[in-house]
This record gives sequence, C-alpha cells and structure tokens, in this order.
Amino acid sequence: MTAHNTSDKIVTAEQLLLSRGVKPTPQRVVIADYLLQTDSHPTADEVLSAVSEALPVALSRATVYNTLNTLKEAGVIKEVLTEPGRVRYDANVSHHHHFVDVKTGKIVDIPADKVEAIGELLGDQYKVHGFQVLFYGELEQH
Amino acid sequence: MTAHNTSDKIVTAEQLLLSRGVKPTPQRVVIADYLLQTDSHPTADEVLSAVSEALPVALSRATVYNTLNTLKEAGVIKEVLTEPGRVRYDANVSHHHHFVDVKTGKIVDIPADKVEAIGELLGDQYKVHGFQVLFYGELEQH
DNA sequence: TCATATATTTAGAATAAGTCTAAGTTGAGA
DNA sequence: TCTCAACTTAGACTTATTCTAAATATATGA
Ligand SMILES: [Mn+2]
Ligand SMILES: [Mn+2]
Ligand SMILES: [Zn+2]
Ligand SMILES: [Zn+2]
Repeated sequence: MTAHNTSDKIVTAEQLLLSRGVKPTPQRVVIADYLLQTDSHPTADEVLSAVSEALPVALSRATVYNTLNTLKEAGVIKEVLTEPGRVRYDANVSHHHHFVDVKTGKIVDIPADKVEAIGELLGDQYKVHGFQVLFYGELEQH
Repeated sequence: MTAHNTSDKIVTAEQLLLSRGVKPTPQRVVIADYLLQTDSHPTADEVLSAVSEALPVALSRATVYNTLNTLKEAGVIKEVLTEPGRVRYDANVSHHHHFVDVKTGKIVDIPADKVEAIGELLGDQYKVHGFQVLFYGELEQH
C-alpha cells in the first residue's frame, strides 16, 4: 500500500491525498491506492480495468483521466513515457529511472543513485533542471 | 543536406536511401532531405506541412507516415519521444541524447560521449542494450 | 434542516495521432 | 508495349485522450 512512499511511516492513499491538497473521493482513493500497491507502471486503460473489476466503486473513463491528471498535478504520481502512443503512470515520485525489458515489456525502476551525477556532465551552456534515463535491455532472472 | 551524416563525404538523400535499400521515390527523397537538413526534431505533421508547402511533389498524410516508418525501419531516421501524444523524428541516427529547453520547447542533440559509460553503471542483473537520456532545462544563449 | 453553491463524476461526443483499405499511379523489366 | 509489383492516395477507421453538458455528491451557512 505504501511501497513507493519514501517515508517508513504507513500512509494510506487517503492521507496522502489529503496531505497534497486533493480531496479524497472514493474514486480518487481507489485509483491512488491501486497505483501505490503496484510497480507495473500501468496505462490509463490498465488502471480503469484493474480498478473497476476489483473494486466496489463505479468508475468512468473520464474520471480515470481526470484523476490521473489531478494526481499528477498534485505530485502524487508521475507520467512515464516509454513507447509511442501511450502514457504510463507511476506512484514512485522520487527521482528515478526506468529499465524496459525488451523481451517481456516489464518496466522496472532504477534508483537515481545508480546513475548519479549525469546532470553535471553537460557543459555550462546547459542549465539542467532534471533528466530521465530510459534503459532498454534484458533483465536476468537468477 | 548531410548535417547528420557521420561521414564527411557529401551524400544526397537519394544516395542514402539507395544505400539502405529503400527505393528513392520523389516523396521519400523530399522527406528524407527535409529531415537531413533540419535539426528541429519535427513531428509527422510538421514534416507534412514543411514538405508540402515548400516542395513541388504532391504528398498525402498516409505517405508521410508510410515513409517515416519505412525510413525508421531502414535505419535512416530515429523516433524521439519527449512528450505524450506525439512522436518526433530525427535524421541523426548516431547514439545521442536530447536536451529539451523547457522555456522554448527547443530540442537539441547531446552527443553520446557527454554521458558516456551510463550503460555500465547498472549491476549485472541488467543486460543493457541501449539507453536514452532526456534532459530538461534551459539553454543559455551566449 | 434546508437551500444553495461548489466540486466531482458521468456518458457520450469530439479531437487528434496514427493505421488501414481499396482504388489509382508509376515505372522497371519482360 | 505490356505487365506486375511497388508505391501513393483519399478517406475511413481505430485508439488514446479531452471536452461538454447534465447528474450527483459534498460543503456551507441561514
Ligand atoms: Mn492507455
Ligand atoms: Mn504530429
Ligand atoms: Zn518508476
Ligand atoms: Zn536528435
């Protein structure tokens, strides 16, 4: 439930939304909760089907998109772009990167400290606010 | 015309297509030529308007998409993903990265050697085939 | 409590990027 | 010159996302 939250304290989706100034409606809580407990970087469609089949609250497509955009603007989730034509969502809002397994399509998080200092490699004609590394390859499953 | 070609020799779009096994039809030559002489990372729509207003050959939307996909599969151009919902195209097919100026939207190339060795930073549970770094920030204009 | 305002959700229409289809056009080789 | 495959085309289609306008829920406060 709090897999992607940086603090050790257990924080419910509801508490998280409240702390970011987002009113915790049932739909929003259920979407945020789903994103917090998965590490699969789902698309909007995947959120919609997962949430609407598993959970008791009614949910429309428009609300999924509204909620994802609201949560993104509130800093509760981030967008991840790995392929053309679809946006993925990530409740891990810490600065981190992604590894795409080209065989399975699985997308896993890479902590920022693994690729530290990239931001300082460019010369002074670039003022780097942030960066995003997308790795492609194969995950060894030993 | 050859701004993004790695060799010093002047190579026309037509010669480049021939060398990659793509039949150089007038539409394909004109699209490849446009991509080779710009560094603006245009979208398909931008290619279509630039080429159809400036150049003498008739050009349909379907042909622009067909050609971009053909050129991509032939290794003449690459896709660049910087924002949701639109694919950009790049005739610089060398391994390189991108810097997005968040003020202007300008996208500039960052040579691979600026961020060398990122591929070796991950542990041995990852077999890295490649990676792509996307920087966000501001370009200093002096 | 009731009335009303405001925020949220909803179904479905609209938009926009990209693909597909089926019919024309082209051009290289027999 | 004829033929056939490759290519291009307009427009229909698909899919992801946004918009609209109406319904519902929540908050406020007389
Ligand atoms: Mn999706
Ligand atoms: Mn476009
Ligand atoms: Zn992630
Ligand atoms: Zn580039």
